[in-house]
Amino acid sequence: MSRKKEILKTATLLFATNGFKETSMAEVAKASNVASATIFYHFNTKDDLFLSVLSNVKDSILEEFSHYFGEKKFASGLEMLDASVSFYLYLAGSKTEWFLLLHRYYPYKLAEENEICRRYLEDIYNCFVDIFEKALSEGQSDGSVRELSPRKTALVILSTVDGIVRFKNCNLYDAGALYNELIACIRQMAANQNQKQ
Amino acid sequence: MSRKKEILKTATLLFATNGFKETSMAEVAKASNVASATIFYHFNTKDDLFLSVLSNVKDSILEEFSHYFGEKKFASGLEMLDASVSFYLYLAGSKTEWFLLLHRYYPYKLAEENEICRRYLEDIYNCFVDIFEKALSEGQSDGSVRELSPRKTALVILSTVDGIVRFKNCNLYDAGALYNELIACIRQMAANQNQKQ
DNA sequence: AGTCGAACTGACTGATGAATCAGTTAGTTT
DNA sequence: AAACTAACTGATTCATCAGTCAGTTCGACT
Repeated sequence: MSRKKEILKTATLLFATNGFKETSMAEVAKASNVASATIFYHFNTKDDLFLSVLSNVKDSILEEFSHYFGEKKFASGLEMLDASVSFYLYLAGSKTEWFLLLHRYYPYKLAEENEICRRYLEDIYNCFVDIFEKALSEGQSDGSVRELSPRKTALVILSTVDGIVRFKNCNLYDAGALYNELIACIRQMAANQNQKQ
Repeated sequence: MSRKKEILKTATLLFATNGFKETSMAEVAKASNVASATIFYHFNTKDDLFLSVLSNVKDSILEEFSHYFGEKKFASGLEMLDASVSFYLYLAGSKTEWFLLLHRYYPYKLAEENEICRRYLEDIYNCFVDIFEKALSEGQSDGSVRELSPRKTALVILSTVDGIVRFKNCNLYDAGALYNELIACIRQMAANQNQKQ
């Protein structure tokens, strides 16, 4: 792996687990087996490094989603919704750093003044919402999903799933034990009761 | 107001809006019209100040909840659930600092090594979950709520409501516009369909 | 062999920030 | 008025950290 990618990878991990302000460039350098000045050769400033990290995370997430949903077919919109939620939970479990980073406040604070940062975050969250919305819309067409506003409900579902993941990462509750309950609740929330099997 | 309380109040606001590491003791001092050294007279260390802030927020939240739910009576468990969610949203809107603070990562990071901090956070979140759980349990008794695990479902509901509030505070979506949708979704999630009016 | 440039580094700098300390002030007690 | 004390402060200390700079290394091209 090139030095630059190595730096990006360790920075992602450190920013995610310890925070942006809490991580010094010297730490990143040491963990990457590189001199501090090397980081400044590849990235102009610390904020610059952070934006590269976020951009990288964004690309990876978008790729994971398009890879998973690009081919797959579902029996119904409701089935697709189930699968989307499960996939989100699977990703959150296997790429913990990404979600830890997204559950920090720094990116959103930076987004207030930095258009590029804002764009990255919007891309990521729109990717999530779009999938849920698509599932709900298709579900309404095939009759598996009840009458509701697909976009708004998709946002409510995202906040539920994202909330559970956040709780899990915060180690407050054993939120991992809630996955089955979560899927059931979301199904209940969206399902068309009249044609339930 | 005593100097100590003044410091506590401005520190709450600054830690919540700018973060713990991002806020210097000098800033807190200036915003409180006090010399830096005065803060160290009242609070031994910066972490100490943070714990006092959190303790204060915890007490306030617990008091708000016991005040609101101490007297009130509800027509059914489902009605109580509605009211609980609405009250949570109302609080999040009027005491933004509290929720901004709780949506930062620092408290949870500190809780990993500091038993007292952990206890404060647990007290706060248990207060939330307990109310939702009580509403669900009572709803099952009076038949307004479907068959489900009250505790687990309460946690799912908390993650939904908390997730929405977090989105709102992060300025990503106009999550405020989702409140009606949110209440409807949660009702749909919990309601007993057989006896719906 | 000699030149060039990209990648990299050790040593440094200036700024900032938590914490300390030797006091001063003002209110209360004796 | 003298003694005591809680509240408060200006000046200072020491560590850390983002960023700079004057170089070195090394492979590619001429």
